[in-house]
Amino acid sequence: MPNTEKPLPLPSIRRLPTYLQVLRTLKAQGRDIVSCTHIAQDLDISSIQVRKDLALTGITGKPKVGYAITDLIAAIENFLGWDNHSDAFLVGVGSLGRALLRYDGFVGQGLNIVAAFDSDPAKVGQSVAGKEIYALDRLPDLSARLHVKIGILTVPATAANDAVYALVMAGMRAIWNFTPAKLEVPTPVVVEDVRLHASLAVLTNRLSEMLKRERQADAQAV
Amino acid sequence: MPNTEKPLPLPSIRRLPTYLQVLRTLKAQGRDIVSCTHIAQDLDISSIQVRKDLALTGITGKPKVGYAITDLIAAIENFLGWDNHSDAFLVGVGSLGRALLRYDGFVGQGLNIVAAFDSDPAKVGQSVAGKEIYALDRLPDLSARLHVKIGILTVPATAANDAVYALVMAGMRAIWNFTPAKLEVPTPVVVEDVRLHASLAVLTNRLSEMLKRERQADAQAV
DNA sequence: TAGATTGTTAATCGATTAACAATC
DNA sequence: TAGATTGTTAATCGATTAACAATC
Repeated sequence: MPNTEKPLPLPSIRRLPTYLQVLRTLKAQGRDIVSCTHIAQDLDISSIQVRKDLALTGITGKPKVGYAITDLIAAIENFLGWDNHSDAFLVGVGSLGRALLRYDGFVGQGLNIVAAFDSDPAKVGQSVAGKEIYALDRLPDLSARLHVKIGILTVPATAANDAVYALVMAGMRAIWNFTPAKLEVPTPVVVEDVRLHASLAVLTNRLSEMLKRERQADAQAV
Repeated sequence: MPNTEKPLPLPSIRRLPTYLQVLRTLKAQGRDIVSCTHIAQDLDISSIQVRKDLALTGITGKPKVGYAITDLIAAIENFLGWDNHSDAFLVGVGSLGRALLRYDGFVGQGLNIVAAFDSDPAKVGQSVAGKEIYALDRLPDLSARLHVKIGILTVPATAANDAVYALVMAGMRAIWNFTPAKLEVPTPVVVEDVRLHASLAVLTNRLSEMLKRERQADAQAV
């Protein structure tokens, strides 16, 4: 069998949720049709990029007219797997874990946290934002019952790989990793790292470069 | 004056904190010297990429020997602006704001949150993780006194641009944006967006593609 | 019809990877 | 010295941007 898998352009996938946000706003305003140009202007990016990104989802528009907003929303949601409710478990109910459990911005955004797990017996039995906290050994049985495939990792970095092992053994196929640890998983498991330090690095480097330039300009002006 | 600014490769900057993590671990183990090959193997990436990335910081190694770990750490920290303590204000003490205030993983990572602000009078005067919560109108005076340049934005999306305006007016030059809102700032202010939905999109899309492929393979096997 | 917008093919740009000379 | 590693220059790869034909 030939390898027909074309690698998907990650930058494009990352932009799709932003389009979804715009489209939902437009729909709420009662609009039915939208052009790439419109979306592009709204987000201050190029219309060609928007068109290429949207084409990924398989949807087609009508020349001179544009795209049907409802169809476009459905196509993006389907492409991202956000249409069939994406239930998730969260492991590690520290401050970040609590924040994610309480965050309501993921509703209708492909993520629905159904239960939390923690190794601390003092936390087990409590609940946060209506989601109960279980002991880690309940993972296999709850996972089997609820058919959950996504695990959110918010444990301390040192506990990361143990927790991942438990998640994968319990049948998780995707891990959203909020720890700075490099995870070791068997190949048929998807890992996405949320690298806050990487983002911070870009911020501070650019700030520092900007301040340096200004100091140089000041020195030259004297 | 000719434009001598070379655009900095963002992917490289994003990888630097990971190198820093490895280097600090090695230093704690008492090592003095390290080669690109060693770092690369540790992180499961190519040694050429490591060498190119490190070169950005201006440091040079010795052929056959490698890099002095202490120098390398200093060079990366300097390049990222993580050496002179990067004090920051946090605006919006909701669940995410609280989590960041409590998170200790940014210590020695270029970020030191010195105070928090919130528009809710009930929160003003309280403190989280030893950091006091102030009313928003205290921003200008505290900013002037503490010489803070970085603002962390964890307000609801609807309040984002008002908060940004207050931050910029108070002298912030860099905004770390945790809201999904598109910020409007004057040009000499750096904005870095933490796009959780983008990360989630990659995770769910890849999971959904993987499950689809498996279903196809199953169907073919029958 | 005329003009605007899509969809596709080609060109450009930047980042990654490869090749290799320099050197401790 | 020999071999390993750096640093640099060239080749490849992928993403963005540009150009343009198709079409409602």
